[in-house]
Amino acid sequence: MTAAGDGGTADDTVAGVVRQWRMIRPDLDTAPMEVIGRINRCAALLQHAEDAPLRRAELTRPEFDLLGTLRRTGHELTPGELARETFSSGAAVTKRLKLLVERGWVDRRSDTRDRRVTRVRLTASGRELIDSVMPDQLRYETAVLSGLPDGDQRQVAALLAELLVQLEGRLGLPRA
Amino acid sequence: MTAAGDGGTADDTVAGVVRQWRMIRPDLDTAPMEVIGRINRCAALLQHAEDAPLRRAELTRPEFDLLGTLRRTGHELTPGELARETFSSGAAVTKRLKLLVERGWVDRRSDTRDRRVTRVRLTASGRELIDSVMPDQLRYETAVLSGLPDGDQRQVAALLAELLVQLEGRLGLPRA
DNA sequence: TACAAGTGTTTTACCTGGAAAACAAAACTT
DNA sequence: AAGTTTTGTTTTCCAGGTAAAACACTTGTA
Repeated sequence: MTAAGDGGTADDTVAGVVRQWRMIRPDLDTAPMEVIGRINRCAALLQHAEDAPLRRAELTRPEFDLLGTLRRTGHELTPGELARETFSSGAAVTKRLKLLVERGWVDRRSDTRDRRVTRVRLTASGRELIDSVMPDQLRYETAVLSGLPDGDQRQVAALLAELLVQLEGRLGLPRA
Repeated sequence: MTAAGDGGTADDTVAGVVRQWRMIRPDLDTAPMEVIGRINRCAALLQHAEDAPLRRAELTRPEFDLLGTLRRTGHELTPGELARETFSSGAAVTKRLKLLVERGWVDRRSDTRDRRVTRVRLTASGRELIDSVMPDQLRYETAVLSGLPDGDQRQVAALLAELLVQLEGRLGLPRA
C-alpha cells in the first residue's frame, strides 16, 4: 500500500469525527464508526458523483438499475421480481415503470396464465439505451475510483464482499 | 484472511450481478461495479440495520447525527455549520431542529451580533440522551460488523479512508 | 363446491429532503 | 450615506419513496 503515507497525512472527514469522539468520550470504541461511517460517506459521495452520465441520458439511478436488471437477466420480469432484484418496494417499482413505459424504454403486459401478474421487458430502444449508457457509466465510475490503485480496489472489493456476505446472511436477505 | 474461503463459496449479491453482466456484455470492465455496487449495497443494508437502538430512542439517523455533532464539537453551532458537518441542506436541518427543539433536546436562540444567525446547542436532556444512545448504537454496530474479523475491519476502514480522501478531494468537498 | 387464506400489483396517504424562493440582515461599493 | 451585493435562515413547492390499503386473482381447505 504505497498510498498509505498519503492517507496518513490527509485525513478524511470520518477520521476527524472519530478524533473528536475520542476526545469527548475516550471510553467509547470507535471502530464500528470507522467502518460504517466511511461506507455511508463513500456511498453518499458516489451517489452524487454518478449523476453525470445518467443525467445526460435523463435517467435516475433507480431507473438505470431497473433497465440494467432487465438487460442483465435477459428475460421478462414481474414487478415483484424487479422489486426484489433492486431492493425496492413494489410501489416504487410501479411508479418507475410507469415513467419508463411512457418513455418507450419498457413495456408491460398481463400474464396470460395468472391475471394478477404483469410481465415487463425492455423495448428495442430501451435495450439500445442501456447498452449505450452502461459503458459510459462504468467509464465514469472507473475515473471516479482512479485515485485508488487497482490493487487497493480489488482488495476493498474483496473485503466488502465478505462484509456483504455477513450482512446479507445476518439480515436474512436473499443472495444470488 | 482466514474468512476468504467462506467468501469464495458464498457469494454476495453484487457477485451475482457482476457474473450476469460478464455473460451478457463480456466487453465491459466490471471492476468499478464491484467496488461501488458493494459500497452502495452495504450502505443500504446498514441503513436498515442501524434502526433498532435509534428506534428505541425514537430518533432517526439524521436526528442522531445532529445531536452527535453538537456533542462531539462541544459547542454551539449555527444551522449552516450543522448542515455542512452533516452534509445536509439548510432546509433539512431547519426542519430537523424544529423537531428536536420540540422534544426539548436542543435549543436555539438568535445571535446577538448578527441577527441572521441562529445558535444551536444541546439541552441537558439532549446531552443525556446522546450520551446514553451513542454507546448503545456503537455496541449495536459492533455486533453488526462482528462477522468480519477485526483485522479485516481495520483494513477495510483504512482502504475506505483512502478512497474517501480521493473522493473528497476530487469532488471538492471539505475535509476535516 | 363454497368459502377462507394467500398472493401480486396498483393506488392512496403521508412523510422527508432538496431546490428555489422569500425575507432580513450584513457587507461591500461608489 | 445610499444603493448593491452577499449571506444566513426559513418557508414553500415538488418529487420520490414507503407503508398500508385496496382490489382482483389464485390457491388451499373443509
